[in-house]
Amino acid sequence: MAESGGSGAGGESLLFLTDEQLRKGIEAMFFAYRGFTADPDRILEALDYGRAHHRAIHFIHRSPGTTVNNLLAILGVTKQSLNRVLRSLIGDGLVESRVGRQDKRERHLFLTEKGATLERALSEAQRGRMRTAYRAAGPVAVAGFRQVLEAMMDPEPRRQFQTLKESGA
Amino acid sequence: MAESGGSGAGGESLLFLTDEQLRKGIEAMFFAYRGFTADPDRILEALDYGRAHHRAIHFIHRSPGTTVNNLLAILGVTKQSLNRVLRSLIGDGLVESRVGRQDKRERHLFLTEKGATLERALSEAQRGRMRTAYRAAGPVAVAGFRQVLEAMMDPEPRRQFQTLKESGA
DNA sequence: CTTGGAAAGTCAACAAGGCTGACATAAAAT
DNA sequence: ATTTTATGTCAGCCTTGTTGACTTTCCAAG
Repeated sequence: MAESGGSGAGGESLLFLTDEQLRKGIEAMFFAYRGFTADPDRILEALDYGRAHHRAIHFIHRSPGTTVNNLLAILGVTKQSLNRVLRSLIGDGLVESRVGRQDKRERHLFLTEKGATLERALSEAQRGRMRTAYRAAGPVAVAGFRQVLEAMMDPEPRRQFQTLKESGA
Repeated sequence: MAESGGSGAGGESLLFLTDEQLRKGIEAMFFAYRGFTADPDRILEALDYGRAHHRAIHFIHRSPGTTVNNLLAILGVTKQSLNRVLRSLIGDGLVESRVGRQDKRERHLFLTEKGATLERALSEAQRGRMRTAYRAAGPVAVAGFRQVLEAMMDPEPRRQFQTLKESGA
């Protein structure tokens, strides 16, 4: 049960670095990510939205007033891709786009009441699964989970992520 | 650094279950999964393949001789989707499809030498990142990582995954 | 002040890879 | 003989990525 890793009495056991263990980690990521997105996907489907809409809503919620350009950098897609999603969200009254006061080229993005309501529904579905998994695995496992995920990110997203960690609670 | 979780001296600290912690876990999954797929994506792009091809190759490698139906169940896509991918892989000589000996309706799938070569390249790219992350985080963190991922899967993939764990090393 | 380039955002069109539905074939099961 | 199962195929749709071309706004150099 305790996995083949760890447990090195004195020296570090390196069994957790075998190709076999790595391969299992890869498959675990694949299956877990699918589960991770399944609940919000169901909610979105009913509204004719996709994951792209979810991501936009998530990050606008996290950083209200963010510009389109900021969002582009975080999401890592082209502005044209993002724009299509934003257009539908704005059209449906979930997101509000305000022309920048200092720089009128910029658009600052905010969730409307309606957008915030959907955000809560999506977020709660996803947190529900995460909470269950966290509870089942326990605090030590969760700390390890976060450590490995952070080490797996590309440098730039990691930098953003760590900035968030510090600024947040 | 040690995260807000765990560390409960006597009783269980439940700080790791706050909405804030859960939200960070959600974002960590998002950024990590993107990193996780980035290296193979670069290799695939040069060959005009996509992630769908990678997934097929991966699971055919894992279970040589698997049938189309098995693959459908694992990948969770429609046969039309999978067929499009398989057709190109077979056409390009990366995958071989053999009519079943017992049940001639079935097609058993195998990687050719060429297919196995690409599989190794993709797999090595992905394992490289996983290995670096594992090494940075250490065996205890890796065990926790795996525990949380398993708890996050849907029941059916988890069953398949655990079966694999037992049968494997 | 004007003009030219950079930056932000929008529109149009294309491709990959999901999806559904309809249908064909062969083999197995009843 | 009929039905079910496994697979493959065609057509067509949707989401979400892409590139290219364009507008508006800003700023800085002349």
